[in-house]
Amino acid sequence: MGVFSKTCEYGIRAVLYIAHRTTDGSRVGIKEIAAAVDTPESFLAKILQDLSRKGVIQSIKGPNGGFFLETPSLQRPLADIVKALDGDEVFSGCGMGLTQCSEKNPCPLHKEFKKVRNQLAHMMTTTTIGQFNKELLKGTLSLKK
Amino acid sequence: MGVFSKTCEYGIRAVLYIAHRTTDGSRVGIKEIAAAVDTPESFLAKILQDLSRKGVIQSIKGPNGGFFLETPSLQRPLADIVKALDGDEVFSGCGMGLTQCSEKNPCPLHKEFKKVRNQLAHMMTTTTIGQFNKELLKGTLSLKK
DNA sequence: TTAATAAAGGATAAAAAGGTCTTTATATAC
DNA sequence: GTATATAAAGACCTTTTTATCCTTTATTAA
Ligand code: FES
Ligand code: FES
Repeated sequence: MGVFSKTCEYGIRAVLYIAHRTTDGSRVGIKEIAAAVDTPESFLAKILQDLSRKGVIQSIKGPNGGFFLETPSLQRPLADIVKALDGDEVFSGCGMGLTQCSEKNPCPLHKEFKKVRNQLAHMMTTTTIGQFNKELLKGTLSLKK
Repeated sequence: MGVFSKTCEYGIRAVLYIAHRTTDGSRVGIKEIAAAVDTPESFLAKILQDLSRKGVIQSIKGPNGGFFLETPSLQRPLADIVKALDGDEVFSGCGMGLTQCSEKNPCPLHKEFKKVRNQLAHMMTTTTIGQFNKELLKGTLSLKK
């Protein structure tokens, strides 16, 4: 098991792909996205459908339709994708599964785990969906394999 | 979804409970452990059985039997529990699910995610199973709710 | 030797995650 | 309008995780 669910991993990869492929206002179809980020096509379709309903990404149907990102969407943090797909347990939950992480009833890991969790949260909230576009276009960063 | 699986969360809580309850060489039964760390009894039994087979904890059957920890076991890092139950993907896997995390084919998160992952790994390898015994006995740390 | 105790092992079940397929709705082009 | 392209929606299916229960085996004590 990784830190995020498969759903979330696929979602992040797909959104970053859409971001750098549609800066010119064009749209990109599910088939291309799934191939580009190496995920099961119909499963990814469900995930993008969900993200679209929740406003994280945009889509339109019909010929020349597809998925895309409006300019404000590019400024949103990656954490928004995670929260939409996995919830925010990974950013606030107890490392040993206590129902509630708190200072008053801390588990043995609390002090140190909180630091790790906060670093993860910080990283995901300060990183935006659009910020890797240049490197993705250049090909110095990878979204598959 | 948390960082670790339920299996792993339960396992860590149970092992820390066993650690601080058996420093005098006694053994503790599954019933007491399950109640003390608030987990399903028979599910936890499976988990401890697994950890026992793998040598992370010790057990003996029969009257006055139960689970316990030999002195060397108390010195082992918590990471050993995680590796035994969840594998080491959480300590080495790619944050976006690329099949292999590497410098040569880095995903967009790689640089920052690696830091978080290494901090988690560091924390879990430098923390030992026995190191919370005093505080657990005092009751200043919690293993349930 | 017998009875009691406690973990080990095996079979099964329920729930959640991961994944596929078919039909429907919507937009565009002709 | 009609045909076509494309995502949305819904109904499934499969695998993995989480969980329960029952039987067997090992150990102890009387
Ligand atoms: S109580 Fe466990 S991480 Fe805070
Ligand atoms: S390649 Fe993704 S974290 Fe290293």
